[in-house]
Amino acid sequence: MEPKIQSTAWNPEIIEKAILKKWEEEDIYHFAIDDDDDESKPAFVIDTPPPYPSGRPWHIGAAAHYAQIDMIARVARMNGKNVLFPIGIDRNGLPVEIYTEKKYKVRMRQMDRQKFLDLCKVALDDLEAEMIQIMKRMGLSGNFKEYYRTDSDEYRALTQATFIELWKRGLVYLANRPNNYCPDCGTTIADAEIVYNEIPTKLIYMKFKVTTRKNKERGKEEEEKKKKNNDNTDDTLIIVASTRPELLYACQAVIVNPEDDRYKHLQGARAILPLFNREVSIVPHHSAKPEFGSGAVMVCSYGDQNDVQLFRELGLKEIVALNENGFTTEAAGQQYAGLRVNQARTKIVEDLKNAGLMEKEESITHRTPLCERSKTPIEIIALHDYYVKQIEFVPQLKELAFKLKFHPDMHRQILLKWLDSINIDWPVSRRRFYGTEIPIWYCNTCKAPNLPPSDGKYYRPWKDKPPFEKCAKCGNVGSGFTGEDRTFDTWMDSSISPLYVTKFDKDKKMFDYAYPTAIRPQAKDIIRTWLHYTMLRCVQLTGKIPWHEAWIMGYGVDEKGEKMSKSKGNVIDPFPVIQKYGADTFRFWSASEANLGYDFRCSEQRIAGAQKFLSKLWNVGRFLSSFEVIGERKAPSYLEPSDRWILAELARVVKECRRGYSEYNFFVPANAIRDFTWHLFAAHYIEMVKGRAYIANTDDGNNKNDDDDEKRGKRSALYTLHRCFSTILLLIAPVIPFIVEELWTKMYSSETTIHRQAMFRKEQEELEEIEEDAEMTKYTKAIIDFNSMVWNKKKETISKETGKPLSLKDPIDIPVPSELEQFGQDLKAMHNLTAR
RNA sequence: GGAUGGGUAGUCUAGCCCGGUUAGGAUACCUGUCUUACACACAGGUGGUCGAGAGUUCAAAUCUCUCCCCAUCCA
Repeated sequence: MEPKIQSTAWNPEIIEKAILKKWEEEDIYHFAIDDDDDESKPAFVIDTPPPYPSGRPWHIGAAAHYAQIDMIARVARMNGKNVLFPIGIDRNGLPVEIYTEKKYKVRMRQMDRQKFLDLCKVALDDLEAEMIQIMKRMGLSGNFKEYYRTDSDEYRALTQATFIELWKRGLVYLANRPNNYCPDCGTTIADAEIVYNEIPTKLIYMKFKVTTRKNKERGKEEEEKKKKNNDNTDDTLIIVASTRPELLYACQAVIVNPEDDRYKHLQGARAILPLFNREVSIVPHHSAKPEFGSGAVMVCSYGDQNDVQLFRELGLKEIVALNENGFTTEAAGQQYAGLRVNQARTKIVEDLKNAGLMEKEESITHRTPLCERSKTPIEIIALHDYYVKQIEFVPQLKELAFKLKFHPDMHRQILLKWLDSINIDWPVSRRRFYGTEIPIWYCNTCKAPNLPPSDGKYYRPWKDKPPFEKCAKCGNVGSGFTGEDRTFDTWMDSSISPLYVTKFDKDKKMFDYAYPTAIRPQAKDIIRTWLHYTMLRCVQLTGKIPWHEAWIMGYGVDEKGEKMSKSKGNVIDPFPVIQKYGADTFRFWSASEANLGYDFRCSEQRIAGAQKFLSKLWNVGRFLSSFEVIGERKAPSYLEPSDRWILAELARVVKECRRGYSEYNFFVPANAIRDFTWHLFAAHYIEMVKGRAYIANTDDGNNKNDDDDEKRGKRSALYTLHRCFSTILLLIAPVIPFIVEELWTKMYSSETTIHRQAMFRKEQEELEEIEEDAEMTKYTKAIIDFNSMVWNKKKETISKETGKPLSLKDPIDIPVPSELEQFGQDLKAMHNLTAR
């Protein structure tokens, strides 16, 4: 019989594209709730992470991540769920602004806002098109027809409506607080947006004069001790070391460690700021580390977060050191006002030197907080910003964090640690342009904020007229309003993705059916942000946790195990790889390489290695396609021992796959299927039953004459071969959908796609339950060993005729061990054994 | 400094939770082979003090302790 499959190799370039087209035409991943058939099924909504098109190339680890999210969707679909796998693109935020400024050589604040926004859109559209192309080419079974953008009017309207809702409930407030501020981006940023870097800097030792009687009252005893120890420090001075000498004028205290003997006598004394000649207290505080610098630290508003805390703790009066452009204020005095931070530092250090007020400087590396996006050192400046309350929700969120099922469980810890460390509310206003506008207008008379109704409309207060004329507070009608020109933190948008995809506020039937969603798949590096903020917002708005499960993937790291980043230049572009090896190869690599939750290494060599399995699978399929399919659903009444043996092994694989898939750990099924298919099914079983399978048909093959031993053996073999192979295809379908679809339609069902089949079939379950057959797996090792031994013998035996080792088809005189007697006939045929 | 994960042949990795035959596999390397699908294959082989040390045990890659190294996140 001619094989149904002719081509000798799997050719992804042509076939995968043809299959993609077919899937699209037949709309096989359709999700609907109006369809009777689908509605009766349980909903399975994936809260897909909308990727951010921040520049080329896209990240190979991200592509691998989406490939696996698609596997989640496919597994759920094959398990009878009504799957909604939304595709969205996250388009709000700073990266595109920076990208646009670079690309078009413009400055955001120096051009027309609308024109700048238009340029951003163009840049985003380009990058997005490329991303969508890659996602489609990978075979994602997502809802591309209705893919959404977080900067669409509809999405932004929902962001605004949910904000207005929070406002009404009193969960939003305006506060003037010291906050992280990036002078380069010109905006407040949240703690979560800060990165730290060791940066070389100078530690400046400054001489502060000490003015106190206490100093002179010290006993003679101490003077003696001092002389003994060769201590030449000048008692009228205290040396203060700081990496931020430019903030000297904003200093309100000097702290020393209470245990520090050098300064015990100065506690409670006062010091005079050099250059500025202002008195401040010397206060004991445990946060001063004796071993750092001189052990005496100046407290300024604000050098770092510790200063903020100290100001609060010690009740110090804030001195505004920097304005919102990052320039020094009048507080610096005429000489130093209006300078950039660096200029001020140079000048002050110079003046300290010249005045002999600097003891020394020391080169150190300092762990400096940087803006995650622009990599500029952040400043801490007091500004008016809007805050969303989160502190009061922390206990509730913690409780919910335990109810949320994490895959893998260990990553729950990241969220819990983060919740523990939260000590301020969430600042959500940003002085940026490309984002969702904060929907507020201020009354020109009383300055009160006025919000529009949460009616699902999209508002742009910086350019639109307010949808009201009268101020809600003072009642003034004529004076008009001024629109808020700030935007939201982008997490305000992305944190409502589960609400958007389930049509919160738009379609009650849909929302009730689909929310809470099934699963949030995401990378582990944004647990503190996206996962946390989504929980917070959804709990605030719906009172419910937005998902049942969270699936956390590790990073794709480079060949050395280091994180890929554009600055390191080790980012691998996924598209050429996918084009070269095909989507299935890429997907299989992703599944077989990345163990759930752990980082995985990206190397092209390993991707090329994954291709070999597809080739093997294709060839097994090609071989089997030359044999007729017998009793696909129903087993023949009699099965040979060899067939019962491999079916028992198959049952084990099914079980293993079921376990892996139930945890969305594709590493497990990918490796289980590869091992079984290659090293057991193809290497041993197929060779064992070739003899039976090749017995010529004497009738039409459908004759159920079980009396004939030969025919009975053939039927048993053909049934088992196809049972194993079709099961393999079903089990691995979510991982490598293309090749499996091609083999399935060519071999088993030209009409229906494999991707709507049930993955676990009844017969399999029955099979798993036959204990007697499960026992058969105990022969596996003996069979492998025996085969190995025969192959070895043949290799060792030099043929008298050819002078070369025996060919595998040459006869050899080896007895079948009694343990394997029941497989005797198959083994004899396989090896051409002559012994009885 | 803290947290999390990891350290198993040249390289990558399974096993560790629940201790028990010769530590499994992949890749690379070496040798041989056209064998009723597959040379993108098959058969065979070289290569490991399971990070170091100590302890528990009849028995430790696996449990306990100490230390070292790497990655990531946080201060």
